[in-house]
This record gives sequence, structure tokens and C-alpha cells, in this order.
Amino acid sequence: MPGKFVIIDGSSLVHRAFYALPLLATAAGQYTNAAYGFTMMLVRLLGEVKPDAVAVAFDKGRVTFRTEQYKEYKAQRKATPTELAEQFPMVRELLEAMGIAVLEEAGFEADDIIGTLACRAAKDGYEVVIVTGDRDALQLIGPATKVLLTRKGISEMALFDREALYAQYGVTPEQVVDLKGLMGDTSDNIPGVPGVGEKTATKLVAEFGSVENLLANIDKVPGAKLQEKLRENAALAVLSKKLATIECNMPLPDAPADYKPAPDAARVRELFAKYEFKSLLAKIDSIFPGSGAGAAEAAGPSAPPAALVADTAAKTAELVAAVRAAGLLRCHAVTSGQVPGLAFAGLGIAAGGRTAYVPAGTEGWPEVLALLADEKVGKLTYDAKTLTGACLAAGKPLAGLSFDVFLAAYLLDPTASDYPLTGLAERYLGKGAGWSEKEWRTHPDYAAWAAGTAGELAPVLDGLLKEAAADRLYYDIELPLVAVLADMEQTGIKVDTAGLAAMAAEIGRKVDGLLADIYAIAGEEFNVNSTKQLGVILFEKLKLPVLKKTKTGYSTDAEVLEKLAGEHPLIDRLLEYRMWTKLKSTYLDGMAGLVNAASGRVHTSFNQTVTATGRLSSSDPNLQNIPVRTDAGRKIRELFVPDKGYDVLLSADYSQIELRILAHMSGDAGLIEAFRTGKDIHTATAAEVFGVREAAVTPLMRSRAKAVNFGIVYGISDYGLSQGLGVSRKEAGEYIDSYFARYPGVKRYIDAMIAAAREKGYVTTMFGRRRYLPEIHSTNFNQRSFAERTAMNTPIQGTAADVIKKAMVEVYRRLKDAGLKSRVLLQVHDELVLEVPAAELDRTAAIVRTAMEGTVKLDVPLTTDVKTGKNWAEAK
DNA sequence: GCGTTCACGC
DNA sequence: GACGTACGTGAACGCA
Repeated sequence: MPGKFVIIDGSSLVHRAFYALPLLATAAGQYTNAAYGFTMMLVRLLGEVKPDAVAVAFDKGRVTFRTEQYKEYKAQRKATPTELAEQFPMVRELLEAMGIAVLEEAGFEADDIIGTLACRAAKDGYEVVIVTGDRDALQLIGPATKVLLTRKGISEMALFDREALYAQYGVTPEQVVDLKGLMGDTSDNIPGVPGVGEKTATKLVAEFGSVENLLANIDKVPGAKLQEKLRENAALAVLSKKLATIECNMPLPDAPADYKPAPDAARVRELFAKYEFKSLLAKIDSIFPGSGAGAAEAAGPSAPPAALVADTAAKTAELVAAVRAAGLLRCHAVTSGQVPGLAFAGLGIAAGGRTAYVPAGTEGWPEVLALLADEKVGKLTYDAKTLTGACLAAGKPLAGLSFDVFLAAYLLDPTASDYPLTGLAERYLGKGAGWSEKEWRTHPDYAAWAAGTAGELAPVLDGLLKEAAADRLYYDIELPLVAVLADMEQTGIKVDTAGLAAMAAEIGRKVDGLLADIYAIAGEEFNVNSTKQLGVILFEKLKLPVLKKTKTGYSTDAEVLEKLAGEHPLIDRLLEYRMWTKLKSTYLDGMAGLVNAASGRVHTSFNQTVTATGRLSSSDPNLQNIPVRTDAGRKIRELFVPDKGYDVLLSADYSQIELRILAHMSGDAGLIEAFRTGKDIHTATAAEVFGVREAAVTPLMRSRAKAVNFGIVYGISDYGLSQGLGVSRKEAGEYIDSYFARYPGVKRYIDAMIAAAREKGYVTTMFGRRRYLPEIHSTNFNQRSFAERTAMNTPIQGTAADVIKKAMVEVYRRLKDAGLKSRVLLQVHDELVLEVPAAELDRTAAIVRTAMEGTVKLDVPLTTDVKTGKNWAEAK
């Protein structure tokens, strides 16, 4: 029993993968998206189909027997982009490692190889599956042969047999070529009959069965015009059919004895590592079970080198002396617990050409803490915020921070998903580690290795920062910010826990009531939180109109529900249910679990190395997305209060910081003037865009102008704006055009940013923060458009992030210098929240305002709104 | 565990 | 004509 034979159209799938995925690249700059996507598809096929035999066919050369018959065949095909072309050798390399047969033949297309092989395999008794993105292959369907067509992206496929083909296209496999002969195929430049499209072709094939029979009976075709077209183009139809016909008897060389895949797992692992296929690498043991290949030898030793453990006072003293002599502490902390309970497990130290580890609590440990607190000794580390937090928790504030490898790596490439030290060593020092950072992270040997590696990386990264002109940003803003953030995290913010519990209980009752209503109205109980089950109730049971679909089913988001609001009494309850459960689960129950029992405060993490634009992010809990827009949501803000010893919360937020930065960076005279004269910017924009006096601007005009301003800042498209405004795309386009006509400087600025991105491959903020945009050259419209919007948005949003970060450093220093007790608790992108004793209110407010408004000088004023209250809701 | 959908902020 | 507003985090579901 021969079993299953999978035949893959390599050319087709590699192309598909290339266009479906963003232009991924390795650290070294080798593009990998097509090879990665292809490998993903291949691995999934191997896992799901479990074939007994596999072959991959490729096109070879542009000249085939078809071009001899019709020289225009595929003539309009654009040249393969180099980003793709360079990935074909990688794909072959991968296939070879997996022991999968590769077939190609000069003068033939992959299709013909597939056709021939499929016929042979079927004859030999195999069950054949052809995998391709090319619909031409549907003609190869037979009793033993099915075609698996890619549908969307790289993950969706559809399996066609004779019945499925007929159901979908109304033709038999034999008639696929007739269909194509009549309708042609623009992608292959097969002409077909001019004026005959898919609809007509399907009808004709259904009625006459084949091109030949149709041409013999032209007089029976309905419509004089159509008859004439067919008569005139009869020869073309025949030629087109011939071109579309896959050759099933090409002279394939003798088949290899065996198409059974014979993977060399070690080699595959090596290639996955080389091309940075991390998710595949992680799954490799399940891909090739029992291979036991082990790590690739070339990558380095299987563990970090053993380090000296300084567990006596004498050993530590020697180490400390070496550090003091150098004036620099190269170190890496191992910690346990979370802020504010963060604690040192020990410290890896590199000094005097050796690496060592001092466990916390040993005899010499106080010397180490003293070293960390000594501002005359520079600190060079990886992840300074954690180190700073551990020092704070130990009661010995860190001083003299001079370099953080983690932060430097982020500034050099803010779009990386993470910055593991082993990865940085490989990327910037060319040193691969053969061990898993995840497994070793808490080990003394790792900490010592990390201290030494951070020491080696620092000069390299410092040089790169200078080269990128990001060194001022790094040393003047990001590095000083570390202490501010560590302090804010350590401090936390007081939460009214009794209020939290009361509100949770109240909302719980409300949700129970709503749930009972929903079940009653729906006539059955179901999981309202499940979009899948909800979809069945709304769109199948209640037969409400389907306005939007997601890739897996019906969409039930707020936008859809609001449009359905009048259709059924269930909808209003659902919207209400969603609102209350969101508030309860995320903001009440979720936060309750994160309140520190001892202090009654929550200690968020402010992440400094996450966002692509330079903003901070906040997590555990995220305090940057606490509700504010609805009354119910604002109730949550009332739970954030000043702690004992403090009387009010003070909130200071920048007014229109992004548009002001846009005015400054673009130099647009009109926008600058509007801000200098203190106008309401949305009203001023409305007056310009609608061509009326400001006094004549209606609320509707203002809200539209506001949406346009919003869109300009976020990288606008006419579609996006039309969705936001509920107007036609054309109308939205007209708003944008008239905006650009009134603010020509903005238009020039946006064009310049896109041009700069194309030319240099990246964009920068005012302070030199850089973001690379490789997709700006993508041949994929979506990817390219996205990169273009990013090119205009990132300099604006990123500069706003630079500005408030600089202001935070300034506020922190001035409060300290003034000896005030007031302290910064939160940052929410354009807002700072502080807690303040009543006696310090005026002085603190003045410091915050002047620091925020004055830290950066722009061509327009930066203004802030400062408010105070007995909770965060009042201070807003 | 991981991807998807939904929802909150700026 | 394509997609589709920027940037995040978290809960819940449902599949593996």
C-alpha cells in the first residue's frame, strides 16, 4: 500500500509566503519572510497530512515550451524582487536538510512537473495531494488526486476534490482549461476571448462542455455580439486553452528510488538557528520526534563558563578592590520577587579580567551594596531598572549609573520583540551561546557571564549610538529616566481597596441582572463572553443581519452591536453587559489581585524597552488605560487616592502636544500661528478646512476637524478618516486635501518623512530616536502603506515621548533639589500624576508646570493643564 | 501555551 | 483596487 504523496508547488508557495508576511530579516539583514512562511506551511503539512512521500517542484527559467507557442506568455510578469530572489537558495538549503526531493526541469514549469508526477503517483496507487496557490492545478484533480489551495495568508487552505470544485466553480477538472481558454488569465498573460469574463465563461462551459464543442456550435450561442466575439477570437481561445493545459507526460528523469522525507535534524536545527526561525526552533523536537539531535555544535559551549563564587569576606574584598581600582562596576543582578518586594539573590561582577558572583547576604555583601551606592564608581549593567529597584528595596539607592546595555539595544532597534543578552552577544559581538538564557538566567555562572558580556557590549553599543546620533538621547534622557521610573514603581499609588471591593460587588449584582435578562430574551442560556456562541444566537437564532465578519466568524464588536441597536432588545443589554464586565474583570478584579497587601498600593511596571515609538508602557497592572471617557469608567479613577502624609493628587497634562510638535517640526506657518495666538486648534482647523470664519464654525465642523487633526497625527488614510467620521471616502479625501491646501507645510513635512524613510531606511524624532521601516520598499501595498503612515506618525509620537521623558527627569530632579516630599507616581503618555502634601501644593505645581513647559523649546508654546483633587478623577 | 476577539487608554 | 487609522495591555475563549 503506497500511501500518501504530497506534491508541492514550491514556486507558488514561496511567492505566497513572501507577499503574505512582513519583510522579516535576521539580525544580519538577510530577508527571511518567504523562507520562513514556506517552512511553516511545509512543517504544518508534514504534521497534518503525515505523507509517505513528498516532492517540491520549482519553475526553472522564464523560457518554456509555452513561450515558444506564445511569446507573450507570462511576459508582463514583473521581475522577482531581489528581497524574494535571495530567499530561494535558503529554501533549497532547508529542503535538502529535511531530506525532501526537489524537482525542476529547464523548459518546464513547476505545474508540468507536478502534473506528470501526480499522474505517475496516482497510477502507482498513491493518494495524491497537490499543494499550491495556483488555481490552474485544479485541472489535475482526479479520483486519487486532490488539490490543496492556499486561500489567505499562509495559514488558510482549502482542499478540492471533484465535488468541491464543482460546488465552487461549476466545472469539472477537465473543464478548468476550457474555462481558462475563454476567460484568460491576466497573471499568466493568457489572453482568452476579449470581453468574456468569469461569468460568461462559466455559463458557456456549463452549456457546451468544451471550447471545441462551443466553437463548433457558435450559432447556438445566445447574443449576436457574443457570437461575433467568439468567431473573431476562436483561434485565441484554442491557443489559450492549450497554454493553460498542464503537461502530464513530460520527460521527467528517472524518479529517485524514494520520495520519503529523510530529515537531518541537526542540520535543520542549525539552519533554523541561522535564519532565526525562533518559533520553529522551539518546536523542532515535535517536528522531528525522536531525532535527539541536540543543539548545533557550532553555536558554542552548552553552559555559561563557571564563575568564581565570592562567598567569603576575603574573596569579596579582593573583588571590590579590583572594581574600585577600575572606577567601574560591570555587573548583572540576579533578583527574586517583584517590586516593591524585589530582592537581590546576588550580583555577577566582572573585574580585573575575571568574572565572579557574590551571593546576597554573604559576609562581604554589604561591601557590594556600598559599591552600588557609591556615585564615584560607575555602573555598567544589563537592565538597570531592575538593579536600581533591588538597590532601592535594599535601602541603598544606586548611584553613578553609566551604561545599560538593555536600554542601548532598545534605542538602536526599538522594534525588536526582546533583547536577550545572548542574542545581543551574537548580534553585536558575533558570539553565539549554546545554552538557553531562559534556563540559566538565575544561575551564578550566568550572572557572572552577563556582567562580563555587558562590559564587552557597552563600548560597541556606545559607538553605534554615537554613529546613530542617539547618544544624547541615551545619556541625557533615557539613562537618567531609569532612576525616576524605578522610584515611581517602588512608590506605587494608593488604592481605596474598600471602595474597590464595594464597587466590584455592586457591578457584580448589575451583571447578574443583565445576564438573567439576556438569557430570558435569548430564550436560552449561553456563554455571553464567547463571541462564537454569541454569534450563533444573534445571527443564526435571531437572524440579525451580518454586518461584519472576522476571520473566524461573525464580528460582535461594539461597532456592529451599535448598528444593530434598534433591531432587537437584546443588543442594548449586551452592550451594557460588555461595559460592566470589562470594568469589573479588568479594572476591579484584575487590579485587586495586584494591590500590595502591606501598603495598599499598586506598583505598576513602567517598561522602557517595549514600544516602537519611544513611549513607555505600563503593565501589572496597566495604569495607562484606566477608563476616563464614561461616567462609569471615571468611577474607577476615584479609587486612586493620595496616601497617608499626602493630601491631593495632582495631574498635569500637555495640551495638544502632538499637534504642537507637528507645527514645530513642519514649520507650517498657519499651524504655528494658530498655536502662538492660543486658538482652539480644532476650531481653527475647521475654519481653515471649511473656509469659514471661526465664529461661524459649527460643532459638527469642529468635530470633523478634530478627527482630521487626529488622523494627521496618527498617519491618515481617507478610508480611516471616513470610518471615523461616518462620511464617504470621497468626502473624507476632500477634507484631507483641503487640510493640506491650508497647511502646505504639513504636507511638505509628511512627504519629506516618507522620502527620508525610503532613502535612509529609517525615520527619527527631534532627539534622534530612530525607527527602521524596511517595509517602506515592500511591493505589498498594505505593508508599504503601513510603513508610510508609520513614517509620518513615529517622529511626532516619538518626539512627544522624548519631551515628556525629559520633563520627568527634570521634575524629579527639581523636586529633590527643593527638598519636597511631593512625588511623581504615574506617567500616561502626555500626563504626569503626583501625590502632594497640601503645604507643598503651590511650589510643586510651579515646578511641574515650568519643567514640563520649559524643558524643550519649540517654535510654539508647550502648555499644560494642571489640576488637583482628592482622587484621580477629580484631578483630571 | 497560543492565537483570536474584544475593549480600555493616549 | 488593494487595506485601513498610531501605540500599547489584559481578560476571556477555545484550540492544541
